[in-house]
Amino acid sequence: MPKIVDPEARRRAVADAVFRVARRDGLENASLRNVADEAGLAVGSVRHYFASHSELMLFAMRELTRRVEVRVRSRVEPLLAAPGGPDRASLVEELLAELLPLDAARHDEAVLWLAFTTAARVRPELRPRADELHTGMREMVEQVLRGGQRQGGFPEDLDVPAETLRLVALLDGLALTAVLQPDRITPDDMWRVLRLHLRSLRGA
Amino acid sequence: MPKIVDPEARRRAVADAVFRVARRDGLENASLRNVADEAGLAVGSVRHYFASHSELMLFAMRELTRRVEVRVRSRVEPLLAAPGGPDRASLVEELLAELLPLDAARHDEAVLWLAFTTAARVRPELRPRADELHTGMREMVEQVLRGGQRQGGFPEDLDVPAETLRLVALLDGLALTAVLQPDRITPDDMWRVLRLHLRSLRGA
DNA sequence: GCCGTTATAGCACGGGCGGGCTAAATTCGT
DNA sequence: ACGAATTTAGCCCGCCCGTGCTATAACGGC
Repeated sequence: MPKIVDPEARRRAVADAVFRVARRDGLENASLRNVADEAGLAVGSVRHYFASHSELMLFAMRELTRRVEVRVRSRVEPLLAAPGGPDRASLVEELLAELLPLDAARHDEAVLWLAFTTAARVRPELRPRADELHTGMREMVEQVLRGGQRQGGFPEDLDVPAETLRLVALLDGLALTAVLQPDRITPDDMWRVLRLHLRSLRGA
Repeated sequence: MPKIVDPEARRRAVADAVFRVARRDGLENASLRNVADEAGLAVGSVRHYFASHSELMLFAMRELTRRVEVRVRSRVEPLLAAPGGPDRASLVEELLAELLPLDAARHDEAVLWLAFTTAARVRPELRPRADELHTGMREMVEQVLRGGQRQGGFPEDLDVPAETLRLVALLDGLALTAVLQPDRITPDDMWRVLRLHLRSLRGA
């Protein structure tokens, strides 16, 4: 009957165009026209896959969240698989490092994360996604701290709720600096600070 | 000769309108029309004091920076005045707390700080101001750490550059959470985390 | 009371925006 | 080969934007 096209693949391709435009010119310039140009499509074509502009933004944000989650999950599994392994410390380190913009790909993701979550402050339709992302990160960090408490490493009397807040703020803050002041922080700096923090948690 | 008006006061009044609009609807909605409405003026009147929209934004950002600096400076002076005072620790705490959105006024400032610095990522004319603000904060934190090292409190072998990065990231991250997820963090939480961090610095 | 200066207001243009809607091209099942 | 269903493309409207420009109002020195 009709031309057969995988609609989900198309939607993801358009979302990629959103990401490139937002990365380059800011989310405020991710208009249907600019996104369509970036994707090499006509505006009408983009609108065939997304009923409205905000639906496009919502899809893009979900797609971004999904990618981050996939990446983080891939670091959680080794940790669950090696319950008492000797190099548990470095697995934890790598898991948390997954949330830092240590290479170009993660840097781009961090830029987009900041753009979407700040936009969500005044765009009600994006709020649920932003909240989910934040909650997910915080719960993961809390689990890591509790896990490290059970499996040695971190002291028994660790104030887990406060330390969760502290570690989440630290990771967010490092990402923020890397996004907004990229010349003033290097991946090495971020590694150094992360290791410093984990060491201080163990030795407290 | 003409109607006498303090032009600087007017400019500040318009900047205030920018702040209110940006706080409520986001910086992307701080158009000349919206700002003029908020200030109770006509667009032409606003343009009498600002040659262009970006000049208005630039002025507003300088005004914001100035206010933060005034507030911080007022906390630095007591610290310099009491070189070896006994409650130096609490003075340091209060100084750093000045950078956290602990009350409504500072919360609004933090919202605006985030809006302007993120906007600066893709608006070259705002970059210098954003860089200044970041540099000023980092230098201040570094001085605090070095000062605490000389005057007891912090250990001699403190890795000051790394600890500066860590503390700046922590403060930024707490402010970010407070701005984007205000329901998930209270002023008490921020106090607790700040004190926890300073204690861990002293006891390392 | 008049004049010159400044403040205030507003119109108009060109451009980008989201979105309602229609028309054309494409392609698979028959 | 034909036709139905889907994809692609594009026009057009009303809205908001920054800005160039002009007209009116307000007021202090003479």
